Amino acid sequence: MGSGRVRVRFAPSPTGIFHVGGARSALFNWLVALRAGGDFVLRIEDTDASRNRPEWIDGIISALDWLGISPGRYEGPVLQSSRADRHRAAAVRLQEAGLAYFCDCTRDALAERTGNAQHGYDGFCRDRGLEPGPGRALRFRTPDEGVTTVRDLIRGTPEFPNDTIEDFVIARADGSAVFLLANVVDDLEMGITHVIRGEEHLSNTPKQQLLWAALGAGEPPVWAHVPVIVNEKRQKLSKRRDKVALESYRDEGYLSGAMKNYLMLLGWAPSGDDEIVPWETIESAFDLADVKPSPAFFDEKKLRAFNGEYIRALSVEEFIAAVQPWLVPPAAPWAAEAFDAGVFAVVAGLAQSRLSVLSEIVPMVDFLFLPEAPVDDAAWAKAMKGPAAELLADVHDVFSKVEWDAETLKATLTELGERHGLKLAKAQAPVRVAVTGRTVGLPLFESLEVLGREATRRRLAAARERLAAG
RNA sequence: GCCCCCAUCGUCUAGCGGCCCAGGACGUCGCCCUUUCAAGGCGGUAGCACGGGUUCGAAUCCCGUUGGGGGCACCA
Repeated sequence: MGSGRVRVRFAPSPTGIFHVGGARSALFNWLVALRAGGDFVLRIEDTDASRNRPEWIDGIISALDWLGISPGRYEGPVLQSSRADRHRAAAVRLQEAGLAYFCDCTRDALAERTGNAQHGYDGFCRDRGLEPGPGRALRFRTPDEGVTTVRDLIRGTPEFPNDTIEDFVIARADGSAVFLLANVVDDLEMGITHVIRGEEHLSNTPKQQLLWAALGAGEPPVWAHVPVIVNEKRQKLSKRRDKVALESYRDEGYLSGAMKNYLMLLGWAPSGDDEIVPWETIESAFDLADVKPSPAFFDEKKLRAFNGEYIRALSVEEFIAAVQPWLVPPAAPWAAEAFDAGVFAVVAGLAQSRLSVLSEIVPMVDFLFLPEAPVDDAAWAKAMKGPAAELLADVHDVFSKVEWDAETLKATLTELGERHGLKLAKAQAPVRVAVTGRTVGLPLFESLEVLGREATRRRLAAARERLAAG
């Protein structure tokens, strides 16, 4: 520090999933480091040994990688647990300096004294001069007067009256430091200059700033509390009731570019009328000072729309490469040997404009690789009405001898339909359902062409039988 | 209960005192195109929470109200 070099950190705790809110914080931090030519440190806050697993950490690293924050381009990961000794030492230092004291109050005892389970600590043990011992936590002695002013790039300068800040716990009875302290010790020793994190931490900030000063540090870091991301009910996205795992979006077939672009738009916007912009544009335009302070709703519909745009912007080759994971079991319902890359390549371009997420490719092309047409009863009921049976009979018959290309097939069905008083739009429906099992999907004649005469006629025959059976 | 934050179309936002009887995007509705569905094209719908100030002039500044949210663990 002192050199003026910007150092930011992203400090997730390993919980098993990578929260989209965390993804946005990571991106903001990344961008700030990039723009300032500074450093980005990944610190895993794993001090709660009771709930974390080593594999969670790999999940964080790969999720970051997916977002373009790749290993090697940042410092870390640093495991906070590996620094436990330093945290303990800091707690001891504060206690010895008289800035912290031991306390043996239980939550119940406190609630009984204050008559309110939500009440902050009342300072009961402040001057009891307790020695360390079992069941005795260490509390930081907060000032009784004055205000603590936080300098926040997004929120201005919120002020917290010191007498409203309780004497909070900084170390457990076993001497281990809690988040508030460990966090500060690490930021301090790692030379972090900018702390960019979720708004839910805003009320922790005055406490941490107080610790920062008590630990003898000079200037506290510059803070930036980014607004929370909320659900349709305007509540903070929760792991329990909302779809918050970045991995689940990735697995559904969202492109990382679309996700990054969308996430950046929550609380920030590029100048101009375009919302879908290249990442390079964001890299050169992003500024924390432009981030809006109000909460933003995570609108999956809009994300889907963005994703569709990103999918369509791919070249066919890129698209084919991108959908690969969904074209083989277990994502695909067909046998691995049944897949024909050549056949898929023919229809890929037709499918590309019809997807919002990559996983939708499966129901779009399954009829090409499954032995029989998948049956959808609703689709069947909708299409197999009126002169469907007679039409299908004619089609089955005539398709045995026509030239097998999309153009001829279209002309043929048009004519056959007219014979039954049906416009092509109506005539294609029974054929589509018989062959693909659905009422919607890829352009029909191109589909029939690649499926082939034999398979097509077999399915038409099967449909006729089913129709006859009633 | 206490502390703090927030407030422009349904949603994400542009706007940082006059260019705004408010612009874009998603959604939604309609039309066109069309072998289904998409995609694409065109058009419509809808908003400055409320009340006071300040100012020649306020979505933009100030105060209050209301409404929403976050936090108040020997979790992070």
